[in-house]
Amino acid sequence: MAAVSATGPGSEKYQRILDAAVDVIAERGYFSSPVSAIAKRAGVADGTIYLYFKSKDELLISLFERRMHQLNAALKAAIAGKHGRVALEAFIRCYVQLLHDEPAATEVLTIELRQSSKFMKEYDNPEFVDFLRTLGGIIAAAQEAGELDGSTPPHIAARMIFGILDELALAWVLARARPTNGGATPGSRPKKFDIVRAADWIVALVTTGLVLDKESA
Amino acid sequence: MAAVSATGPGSEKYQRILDAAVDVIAERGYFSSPVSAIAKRAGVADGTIYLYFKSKDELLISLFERRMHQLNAALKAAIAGKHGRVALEAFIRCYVQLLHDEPAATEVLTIELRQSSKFMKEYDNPEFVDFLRTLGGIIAAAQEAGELDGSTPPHIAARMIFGILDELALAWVLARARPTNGGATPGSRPKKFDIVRAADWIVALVTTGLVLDKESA
Amino acid sequence: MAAVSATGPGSEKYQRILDAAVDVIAERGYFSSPVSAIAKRAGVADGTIYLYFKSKDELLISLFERRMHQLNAALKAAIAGKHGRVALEAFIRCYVQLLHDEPAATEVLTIELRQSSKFMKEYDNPEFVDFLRTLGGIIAAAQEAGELDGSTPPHIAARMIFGILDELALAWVLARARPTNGGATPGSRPKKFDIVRAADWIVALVTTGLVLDKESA
Amino acid sequence: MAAVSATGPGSEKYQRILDAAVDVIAERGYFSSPVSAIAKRAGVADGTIYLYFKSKDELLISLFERRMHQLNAALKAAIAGKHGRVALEAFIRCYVQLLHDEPAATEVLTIELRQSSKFMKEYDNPEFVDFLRTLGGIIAAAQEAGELDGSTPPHIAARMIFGILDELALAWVLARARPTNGGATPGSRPKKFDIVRAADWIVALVTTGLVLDKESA
DNA sequence: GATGAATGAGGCTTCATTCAT
DNA sequence: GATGAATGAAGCCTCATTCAT
Repeated sequence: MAAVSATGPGSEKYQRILDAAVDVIAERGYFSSPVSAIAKRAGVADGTIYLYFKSKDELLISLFERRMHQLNAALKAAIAGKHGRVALEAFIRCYVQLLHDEPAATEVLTIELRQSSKFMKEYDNPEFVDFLRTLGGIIAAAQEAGELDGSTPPHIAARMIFGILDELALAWVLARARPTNGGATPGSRPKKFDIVRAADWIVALVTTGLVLDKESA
Repeated sequence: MAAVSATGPGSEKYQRILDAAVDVIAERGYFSSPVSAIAKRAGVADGTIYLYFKSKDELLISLFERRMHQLNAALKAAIAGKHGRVALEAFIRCYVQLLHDEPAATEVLTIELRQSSKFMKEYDNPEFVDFLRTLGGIIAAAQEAGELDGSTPPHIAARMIFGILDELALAWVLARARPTNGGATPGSRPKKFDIVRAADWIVALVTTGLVLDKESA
Repeated sequence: MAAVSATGPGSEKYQRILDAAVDVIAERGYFSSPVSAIAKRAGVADGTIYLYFKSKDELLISLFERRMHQLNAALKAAIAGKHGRVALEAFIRCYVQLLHDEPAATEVLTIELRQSSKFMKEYDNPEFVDFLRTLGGIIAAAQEAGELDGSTPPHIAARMIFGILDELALAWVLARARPTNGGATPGSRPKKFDIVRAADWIVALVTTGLVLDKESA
Repeated sequence: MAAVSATGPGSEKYQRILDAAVDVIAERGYFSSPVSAIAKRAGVADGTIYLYFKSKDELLISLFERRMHQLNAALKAAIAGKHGRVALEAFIRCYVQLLHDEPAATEVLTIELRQSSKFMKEYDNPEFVDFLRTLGGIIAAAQEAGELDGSTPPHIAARMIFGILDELALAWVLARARPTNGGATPGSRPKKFDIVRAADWIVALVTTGLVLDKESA
């Protein structure tokens, strides 16, 4: 029985700090979130953060990895035993549902992730690679099975699908943040954008595209 | 002869500061780019920045608006006189080419834009709205003409397409930034990702989707 | 005939700049009044200020000297031919009236004068010395004439009287600046403090003091 | 045992910072005293100031309130059990003695207080209100007892007396600050102005006024 | 004389991180 | 392990003053 380190990911306080960080960063953004604010929300002292994380940047990385790990686990479970278009659709619907269930985590993932060059340029992001590999694997298999068109490289297709998902997540998150309407047309209703229902459109675009009469293509 | 305000957008120094800001921010990120670094790159004193922009945030907003304005102008010219799928394809290819021509501007647009809550939550972003309206307009017209499937709302379709474009831009920009390969798979070749050639795949996904045998849908 | 220097006190622009400085400094205070704000109010360019004044500090000194010079001239005229208590009362009433007639100048004189150590510690202030000498002269003469008690040195008496005048000026100026009431008792009326009528109380205090039954002293 | 907040007014460092601020501001003036100079004098880091005070302005306010609180406490003790002219005289003599005992604090109170609009226009200054109320209370009681003339409103009389005290404090403080003489009259002796002895003159002016033969009034 | 764009020193304040308790 | 007071580097911005036009 390996004894877990008291300050490791297994500890309750480690998770509590990450939870607090998600909330605070979702509200104020990474660079505008002092470590002290995260500590206060987590109910610990400022210095305690540094017993669990080497730096503020490491905290954000851990946060991102935990979230992607959760997503990957759920997605793999959702597509277990499925193949081809069925698996692809299951993947998309599951992902959208996961975004929907945790708005704060979605906000951090979508808005704050691209931020620091620390992250996108120097950080390798193995969980995100795993995410793309899972999605690309579904596509590659379906292409080999002759169910999907093989002219687009699977990893490119995977990235395009992620782009669609991420952009709609952004639109959804921002629509929640603002009292909506955008200020332009004072009379218009908020028009709550339902991201779960939007999954239909994503699936439609990804599978059959926008063109009606395929013969004319 | 219209007299332009000496510190207005028409002045040479105004443009020089924005150009310097694009370069510096592309390299270091917005929050890690001191105003003094931008000033130095532009060859002006720190205080001079504030003769042209009210604050560091306003500088970033101006930078983004200038770029989106350029993109919108070029895109509108590219689709002039075109309709339906032809217009849609022209839009996509033009956009990708524009991204390709100015890597630093693309990096800022793609990575730094989502950053500050100032931007995504409080800033209305009229040029981006215009961008989406143009793209949505193409789709709506083609739907009414019976050329595109009408079941997806045009503004949602526009956002999904933008998501694809933005995500591939991000992948491209990061592939350029890193000595490539990312360190994950030691043996793999850099494999220069050519975003212009990727336009084919984007067009394919958007128009006909991934599924081969549509009848089985 | 001496030709007046074009940027000297005789020039119209010199006076215009001082007038603007009084207004701006009365509103914002000396240290919070940028030279550029004074220039704008005066309708001149920033650099023009420096054709007329060596520095911002010199501008404030000039402003103060001009005002004290005006006051001294008016006060001397008011007491011309008068002596003793009559002169003292005329002095006081004239001074209060002058304060009342130019609120902005009074505000600067009263609030901003004590500010900079530049002023009170290193600046000799000849016009203020003249002011005290005039008032002290009235008192000294009246003491010699046996009309006023001689036990208090005239220059001390003069300073005490100035203290009374200055403090009431301050109270008056602040009562004008705030919508009044002080925020403490929401229901109380503004109670416009009339400084001209307050002259009666000043004269009373200075001449006969507060004590009713002098025999008991 | 009541636990005091470690950064509250009760802490030793809080008082040390205020003491340092009094010294530095007395020497250089508020606006010419960088926070860093106060920190250095107090023997703390710049940032530490902000653990104890929200801003530089708040520091000055706290400084003023602490001093006025001390003065009010001492004055109330000095007049305890006294009434009428006796109380009035005790009040004046005590105040003058307090000024005399702490020259630096007196300098800040007298010279720097009127400064920022923050102070005189937006700040309500409860301790100063208390000061005036105490003094006004003495006068009002004596008026009702028939000992003082009732024609001047007590709060106006209180302000006039404060004006006298404040002006003499200013004269005294400036006489100490300069190598005296001021450079104006090269031959004159420094002539140390003793503010404690000046109390006699203040009392004389306030009680019986300047006029010798009251019958001629 | 007049202009106002440009300068750059310097101020206030924030905040990641440390360390004595 | 936990705390939180203390640090001090660094950032954004202001503004008195200059000088080429």
